[in-house]
Amino acid sequence: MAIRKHGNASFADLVDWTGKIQLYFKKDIIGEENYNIFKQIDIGDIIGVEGELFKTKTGEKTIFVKNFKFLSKSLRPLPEKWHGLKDIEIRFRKRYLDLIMNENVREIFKKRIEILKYIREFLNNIGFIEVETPMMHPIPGGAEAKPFITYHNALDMELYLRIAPELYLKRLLVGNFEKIYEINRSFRNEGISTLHNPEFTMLELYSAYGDYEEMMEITEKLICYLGEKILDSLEFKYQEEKINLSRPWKRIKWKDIFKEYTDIDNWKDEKKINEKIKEYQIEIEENTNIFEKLETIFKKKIQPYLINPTFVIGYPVEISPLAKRFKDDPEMTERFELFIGGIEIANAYSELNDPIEQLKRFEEKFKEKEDKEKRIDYDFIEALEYGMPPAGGLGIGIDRLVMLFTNSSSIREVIFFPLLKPKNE
RNA sequence: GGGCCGUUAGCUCAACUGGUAGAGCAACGGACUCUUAAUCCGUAGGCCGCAGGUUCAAGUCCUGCACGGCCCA
Repeated sequence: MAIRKHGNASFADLVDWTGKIQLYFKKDIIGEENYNIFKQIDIGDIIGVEGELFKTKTGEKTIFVKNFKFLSKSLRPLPEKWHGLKDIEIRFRKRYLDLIMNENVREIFKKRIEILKYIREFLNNIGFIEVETPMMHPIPGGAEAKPFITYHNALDMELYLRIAPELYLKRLLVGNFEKIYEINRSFRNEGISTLHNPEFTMLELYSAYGDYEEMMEITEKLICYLGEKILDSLEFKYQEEKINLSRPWKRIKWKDIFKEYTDIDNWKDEKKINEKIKEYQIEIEENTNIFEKLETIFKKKIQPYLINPTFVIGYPVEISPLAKRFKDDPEMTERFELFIGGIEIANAYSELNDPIEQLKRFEEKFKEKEDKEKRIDYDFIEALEYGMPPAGGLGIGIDRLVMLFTNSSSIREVIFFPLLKPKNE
């Protein structure tokens, strides 16, 4: 990665996955012919060397090269050694250069790989098994999002890239797979931002005979486990904020959080909500319903302040179509979302396993859609009719978790090849 | 979709109120047997993102487009 020639003896830095070591080439030792070949080496060429280890007079560990071999030639010059590669667009388009030039970028991706390894280790150790379910769905379900549409020629049918694996994982619960998880891509055909890439990696986990309380415990323990393994600490900095993962984490009811951070005492008080939206100068579209309004207020005025881990518990049933109601508060569901560093990290609930209510909820959700019949996953309802055990389910956004643990401000920094529009040249 | 900003040599960046496009590193040639951003001498390298416009004259001003970044929706 660097060559320092001195006439008849030279130094060079050799880099591989494990790190960097200095090489020392001496004309006396390798011979004139080989030394002339050495002089042809460019930064970026891949070579193999043989020799003895010694220390230079400045104390640097160095290989005294006896033999070397060209393995690959680099035809294009690498970006400059000192300033490196900074241009964000080139970094993402030609990630291989970014990975060669920028050690901190390599470190981010090594951490991502470690995080995935430790998540699997943690879950396997507490009895969960990893499963795979379809990524091509005849009906997009399990979340609220626009899907990517594709087409199967032989079957002559439209298929959708999955927006969530949820409905298939629950079918596995019906099939007596009791503790399962899937870590893989989902796809949402929506805007791109520092928190959204069209394809992203999610952990979804289901535990038969569990509930959302168990999910909270697993979430806490899992993320603390990652903190200890990855950062060797439960405290770290994300951007300008100090985050402390020490348990127990703050828990607050969804309906109470509006009291705490705004002065909306009653979340059903739409008049008050409208006043607040005006006061905060939030722009909303005309047909916005009360839940979307509350969501907007939450995103602007509450979420940014949820720095230390915070479970927000108990969401209205209208915006939680797959979650079970509280027995003593049937307007609300046994659901939580987790926020860390102002970012939504997890979403979980006690799974609704009553096929009759599930069908009603689907019908309610799609009642105004013309293609209602096509949107409802009757096959899933049928599966529930065979009996799904009560269960807790949890989804964690892996990319966002990696952002936190690597102090990355954009999701593109933690995805090898984030989606960019091709440049027409 | 809207606002602001960016795009100049392979890379990192300059170029003032419009007046012949520059440096460092990389490349190429030369000197140098313990350097580490090696050093020294020399050479070459440009569709100034793209397309129009204003002007005697445009990297610079104006309009449109492309891609990217940040913020907003």
